[in-house]
Amino acid sequence: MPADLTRMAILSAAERLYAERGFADVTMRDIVTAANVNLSAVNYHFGSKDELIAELFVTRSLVTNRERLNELKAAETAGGGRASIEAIFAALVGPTLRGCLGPGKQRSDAARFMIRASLESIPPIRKIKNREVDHLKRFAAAIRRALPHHDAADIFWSLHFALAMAHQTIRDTERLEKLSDGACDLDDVAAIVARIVAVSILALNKTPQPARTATR
Amino acid sequence: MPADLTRMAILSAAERLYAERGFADVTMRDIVTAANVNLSAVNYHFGSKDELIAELFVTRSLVTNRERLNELKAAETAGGGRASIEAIFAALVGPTLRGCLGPGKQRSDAARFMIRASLESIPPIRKIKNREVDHLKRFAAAIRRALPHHDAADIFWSLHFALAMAHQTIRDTERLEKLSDGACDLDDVAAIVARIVAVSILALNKTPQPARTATR
DNA sequence: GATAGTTTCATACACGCGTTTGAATTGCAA
DNA sequence: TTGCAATTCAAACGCGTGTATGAAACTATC
Repeated sequence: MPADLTRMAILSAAERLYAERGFADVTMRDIVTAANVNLSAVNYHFGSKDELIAELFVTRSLVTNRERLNELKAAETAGGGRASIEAIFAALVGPTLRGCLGPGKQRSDAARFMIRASLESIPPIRKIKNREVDHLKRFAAAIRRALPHHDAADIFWSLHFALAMAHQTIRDTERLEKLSDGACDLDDVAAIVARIVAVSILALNKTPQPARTATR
Repeated sequence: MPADLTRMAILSAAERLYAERGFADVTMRDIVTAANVNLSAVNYHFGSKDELIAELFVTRSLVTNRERLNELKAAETAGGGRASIEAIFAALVGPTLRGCLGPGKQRSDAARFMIRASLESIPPIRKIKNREVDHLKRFAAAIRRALPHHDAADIFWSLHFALAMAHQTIRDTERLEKLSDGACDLDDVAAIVARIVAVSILALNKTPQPARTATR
């Protein structure tokens, strides 16, 4: 095998397996078998299992963040410096949702790997994860540019909720399908993004009316 | 040690450790050390590690579901058969949120254990987890009783989002605190419940405006 | 085509895991 | 007390893990 292809084979096999089964259940022997390389190749090319995971995570989080910021900046320049609130939230949750959901099996291992990574608290990831806070602050700033007089806490809560909804929709697709008996269409990703964006925007306004009790 | 106390010591030690560190990072030797019992006690009293986890999970999910349904029924009888929408959502997310958040260190190991359990996909839990769908359907039915003509899919989505927001708020408290620099008060649990309930209610109404995805 | 550097490979090591074992101890009824 | 079952305990077993080793195979430069 031509040298550097080994690295790539390991990386993509590891990413796919981790996305499917989680970190705890995937051994190095699983990875090298799937990648058709020797067991020692991981240690030779990456140093250790943790360093392999860390490299995967760093690479992927850079890519994800870049996608999000690209969408955000495109929306801001299109709006002459101020993006619409819809566009801001869509830039935040769209890339990951499109990467993870959708009909057929076009699901990206990368996006699903990131979801796994955000769930499992393994040391090499914990450290890097703090950067996401800075990333989110840029979205908070974008919203504040669009709504200069808005309450800061409400902005943070709405970002928090937006990610929560996107995240759980990806992670617990199965439960929602079972619960709704097919009434919720999980193949129409654009509609899902639109729904999450819409709810996130509503969440921006702190408890507007006492939220009509609507008894009956 | 008086026989049955051993069981309880193991259960509570295991629950606490699992809540703190997750299943993967807690060994049987950690548990028996914390519980001050012999290593073999776990196998003797529970059969295996997986059976211990399963027993914990079954017990706790019964308790959680009972709490939720009690709140729901109380709200329905108080409303003469039809609970307010607020009360329904509050019954769904309130118990867990109150168990996990709040000032001081009064956090319940039980609630945090359940959060962990819902994240990690270990075999003994996967099976039991399907019951939660039935549980959620009772909340969907309650909403439909309160809003007979409402779109079914919107009801399922709002329940899904309610749990997503509650769940992530518990799980990723740290990130929200860092992101908001203290602007979001995570000690006022009642306010958090109210906020999540309010947003969930807003989510009930399907995407008010077309919420165009705004790609440039 | 010989040689030095890189990459592969089979194998083994050390360790931690859940579980098992069988003897020692305890608790309790007769 | 005696006898028997229930429980505890120290020790070990078997297995799977990540990692290390050193020889073999490849690559590329001269």
